[in-house]
Amino acid sequence: MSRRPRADARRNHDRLLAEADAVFREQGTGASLEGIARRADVAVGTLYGHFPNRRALVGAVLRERNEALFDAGEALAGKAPEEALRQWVDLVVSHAATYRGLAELLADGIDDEASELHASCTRMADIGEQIVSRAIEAGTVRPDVTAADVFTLMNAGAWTREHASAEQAARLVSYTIDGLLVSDRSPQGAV
Amino acid sequence: MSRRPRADARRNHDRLLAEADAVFREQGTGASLEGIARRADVAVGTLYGHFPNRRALVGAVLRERNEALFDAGEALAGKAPEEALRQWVDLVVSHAATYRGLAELLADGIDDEASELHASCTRMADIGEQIVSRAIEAGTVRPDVTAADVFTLMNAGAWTREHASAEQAARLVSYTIDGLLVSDRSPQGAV
DNA sequence: ACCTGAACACCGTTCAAGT
DNA sequence: ACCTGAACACCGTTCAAGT
Repeated sequence: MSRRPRADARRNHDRLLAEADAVFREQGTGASLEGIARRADVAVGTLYGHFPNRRALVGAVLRERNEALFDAGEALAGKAPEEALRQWVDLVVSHAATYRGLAELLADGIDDEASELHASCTRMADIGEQIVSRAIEAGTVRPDVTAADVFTLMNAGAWTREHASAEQAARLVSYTIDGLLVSDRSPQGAV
Repeated sequence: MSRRPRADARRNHDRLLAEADAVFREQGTGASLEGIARRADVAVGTLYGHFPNRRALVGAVLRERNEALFDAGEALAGKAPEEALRQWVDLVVSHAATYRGLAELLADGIDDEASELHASCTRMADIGEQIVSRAIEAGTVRPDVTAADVFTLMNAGAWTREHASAEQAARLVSYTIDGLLVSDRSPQGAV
């Protein structure tokens, strides 16, 4: 419970966050931490003092963006099930494509409780779970579809954006969601 | 056209390939090249003499495996379109999941003519293209599906295998292929 | 309470010198 | 014709010493 950080500590903290955001945007989450410290005019040890590892720094940089994402996700509760699902997946794909390498951190973070990103991953998966179970109850989505399927799809979509294009990723995601829906060739979603 | 490599050169070449395969299997394609040279009892410079960069080494290690894959792909020409598509995607997903990091090299290799893996990527995409166009003509797959969609799906599936599980990857791939098929909600595939 | 920067262990890549 | 290993430039991470 540190209450009043020293003025220089607070300043270093903020500079590190700002430079980390810029550098991750340019070079991805694998960028040199020494480089970030240099750009923030701070010694490496200071960076480690504030953020014990790379994931902690990535998590800190994403904090506000995460809140906005979760709020947007919960605002989808009113929409029609298929629309809500499509929009939620699109939102998270865009989010996870903010920095190159983030999709990988998120995909690994859901299964690693020690990860600083684990809480956000869980939150994302939970929102997806709600949307999916609602869609299944409505008979829109196949009853065997899981929250894990949706979480995986989001990360795979973001990864595709990094390694192909946003258009290609959108196509993959769209086709996959089509495949999740109840149709003539899939089991019916009676509850 | 070097015809008769010196005996020690050939021996070093083979040892490097064998150790590279083992190390990539354990640690992924991002493993230390110095470590591979060490395990092969060879100086680093020797490794670079035989393989100018990491991709060249990965490509060399995959050479035989690639041939088997392509042969298996062409053998699918006789199968029913949907079966051929599903089996081809499964084959490549398994192949691309041989080493952690390979899916990324393949996804990047298709657009990079300088990559030592570019030829294999093109070959994979071509086989996929044949299978898809046959499936579209048969009215099994939606007419707007492209070879790029299938190539992307294969890489995304392999990446998912690395970062989730083989089961989860198989589910994602299966749902996506369902979405590629002609159904009541998708445009009909009349030619 | 926080910052600094040297220290350690590691890496990719090159290239002069050897055989 | 090929191999060696030192050299260079870089990195993640720690921690004694400072203020």
